[in-house]
Amino acid sequence: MIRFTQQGNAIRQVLQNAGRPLSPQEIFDIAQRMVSGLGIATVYRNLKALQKDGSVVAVDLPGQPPRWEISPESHHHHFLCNKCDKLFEINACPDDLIQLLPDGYTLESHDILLRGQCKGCSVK
Amino acid sequence: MIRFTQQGNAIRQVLQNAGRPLSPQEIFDIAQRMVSGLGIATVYRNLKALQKDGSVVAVDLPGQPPRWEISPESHHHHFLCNKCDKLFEINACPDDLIQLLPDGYTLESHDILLRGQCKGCSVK
DNA sequence: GTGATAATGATAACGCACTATCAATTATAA
DNA sequence: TTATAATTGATAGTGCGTTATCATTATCAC
Repeated sequence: MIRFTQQGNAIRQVLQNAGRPLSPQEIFDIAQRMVSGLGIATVYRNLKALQKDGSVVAVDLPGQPPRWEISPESHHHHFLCNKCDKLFEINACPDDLIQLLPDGYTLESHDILLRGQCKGCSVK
Repeated sequence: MIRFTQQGNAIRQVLQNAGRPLSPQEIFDIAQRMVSGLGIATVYRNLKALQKDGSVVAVDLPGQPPRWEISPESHHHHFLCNKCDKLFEINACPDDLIQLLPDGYTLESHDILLRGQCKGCSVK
């Protein structure tokens, strides 16, 4: 029997409000302001449960531990800011990737990560 | 003073001959056939040294430890086979990625990984 | 060849992200 | 309100890729 808890609610809310994928640590830092005494293990536990029920997904990055986002409605990619290290959603996709493949290869999926400076960091 | 050793030569040769990025374990398995008694630590040591002198680079993949390739001559991407888990070089790039960015974002680099079945595995 | 020392192999140790454990707490049905 | 049991926080433990350690071996200038 699944129960609603302060901690679980906070974690879900943090992800909802962020609008971008967060690391477990980011979630922990923000959710802690809502539920003092929160433990990092609870963040990992809740993420795992939310992943299992399909409401969040892990975003795997090259050379980094995964970040987590609310299950997306449509195919999209991400942008990683080189300055603030935040990850953002990019609602676009170059749909000519199959042309890049040599003969004999079949395409099943693709990962794209754009890097640079986000809006906030470009200004500064 | 840097010395040429059987082990170092084998490791460099394995990477040269592979023509695709290899994991340390892959390098170890192949190089061991050329130099029996080879230790895995020697593979890591040599990779680090070759990286330092610029002759090899690490290829970071989402959710996986890096693989290693001879420093590429030109910009390219990679293809990961879902069946045999080998990584291949793709000598092409969609050069319209900047169009995907929202206003205010600046693009500095990009990572693309295509996934599917390689030539060998598509046939089977 | 010989000596100096760089490189090696075996393996213990490390770092880091994550998970298991368990007593205490909290949510919920009745 | 109470009893049940799911959830939590603290923290020890785990897994895995990688690195440090150190006695031994191999390379190379001489």
